[in-house]
Amino acid sequence: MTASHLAPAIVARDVDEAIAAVRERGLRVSSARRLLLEALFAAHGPQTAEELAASSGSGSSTDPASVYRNLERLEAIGLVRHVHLGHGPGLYALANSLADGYVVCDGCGKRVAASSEQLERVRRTVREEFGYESAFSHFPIVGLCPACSKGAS
Amino acid sequence: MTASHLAPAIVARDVDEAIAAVRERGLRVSSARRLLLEALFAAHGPQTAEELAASSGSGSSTDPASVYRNLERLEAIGLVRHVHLGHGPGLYALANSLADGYVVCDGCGKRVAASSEQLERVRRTVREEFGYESAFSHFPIVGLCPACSKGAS
DNA sequence: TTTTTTGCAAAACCTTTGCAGTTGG
DNA sequence: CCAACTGCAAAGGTTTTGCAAAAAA
Repeated sequence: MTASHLAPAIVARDVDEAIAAVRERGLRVSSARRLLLEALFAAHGPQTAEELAASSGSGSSTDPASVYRNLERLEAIGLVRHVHLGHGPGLYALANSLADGYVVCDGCGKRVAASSEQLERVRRTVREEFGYESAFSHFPIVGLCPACSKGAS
Repeated sequence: MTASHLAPAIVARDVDEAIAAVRERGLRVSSARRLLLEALFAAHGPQTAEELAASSGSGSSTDPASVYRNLERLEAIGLVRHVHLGHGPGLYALANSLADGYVVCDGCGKRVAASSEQLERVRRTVREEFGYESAFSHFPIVGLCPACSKGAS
C-alpha cells in the first residue's frame, strides 16, 4: 500500500530480531553488520551513512565503504530504507522506524514526520487526480509551515 | 502562493526579456550568460548543468563552473529554478517554464508534469492535514503509475 | 576604470568500485 | 574450506571555491 518496487519492509523489534532476519535471507552476521544494526536501533531519526559509521563501534568506527555496502544490502532485503530530505547526503533508518512520510518547511527547515493516517487523504487525492499510488517516504512534501507562510506575502 | 523563501518567479517570454530582467537586477550580460539563457529557452524539459553547458555555444561549451555560478545567480533573482526528480544531478529550467509540480513513477521512472489545477486539490489536502503550503516543484510526488501499480501486489 | 564575470585548476562532497586479505558458516 | 565480507585506496559523479586574466558597464 505504501510499497513500490522495493522489498517489503521487515519488522524487527530489536537487534536480535534484525540479526535473525539477516541470517534468514542468507546474509552473514559480521561484526560490522552487527554494529551497524545497533547504531540503527540506537538512532533517534534517520541518519547519514557517516553518522552511522561513526557510531558503529566505540572509538573504532567502521569504514564508510562497508557502511554503504551494508546499508545497500540491508535495504535490498527490506530492513533499511533511505530518504532525501534536502540537499545533503541521504538519510538511513530501519524500515519499520521510518515515518510513513515527511513534511519539511522550505523556510525554516522544520521537519515533521507524517503518520499514515495523515497521509491517507493526500494519497487519495493524488490517486484521484493522477492515478498514482503515492508515497512520501523517499522525498518529503515540501512547503511552508504555518509560521513561515505568515511571513511570506 | 506556490512561492517559498525563493525570489518570486520572473516571467520572461524570450531571451531578450530575460536579458532585460538580468540587467534590471544589476547583473551583467556576458556572453556565457547569454548563451546559457539561450540554452534554457531552447530546452524542452529541465536540464542538467552539464547539458546546459554543452548546448551553451556551438562547438565551444561554457565551463561548468561558470554554468553553475550563473544558474545560481539566475535562480537567486527568480529567473531559474531547479528540481530533483531522482538520484541524479539537479535539473534546471526557466522559472516560468517549470511545471508546477512533477509526478514520477518509482517503478518505471515515468515522469509527468503536473498542472497547477491538478495540484490544487493535493495542496488543499496537505494544507488541511498539516497546515503547510506545499509545492511539488522542488521534489516530485513519487509513486507507482497505474501500470506499475497493477504489477505490484 | 572599476567591478563583475570568466576559465582553469583544484578541492570538496557523497558514493561506488577493485582488490587482497579476513572471517563467518 | 569456500563464499561472503572487510578495510584500504582509488576513482566516479556532481558541485564549489580560489585566483589571475578578461570583459562589461
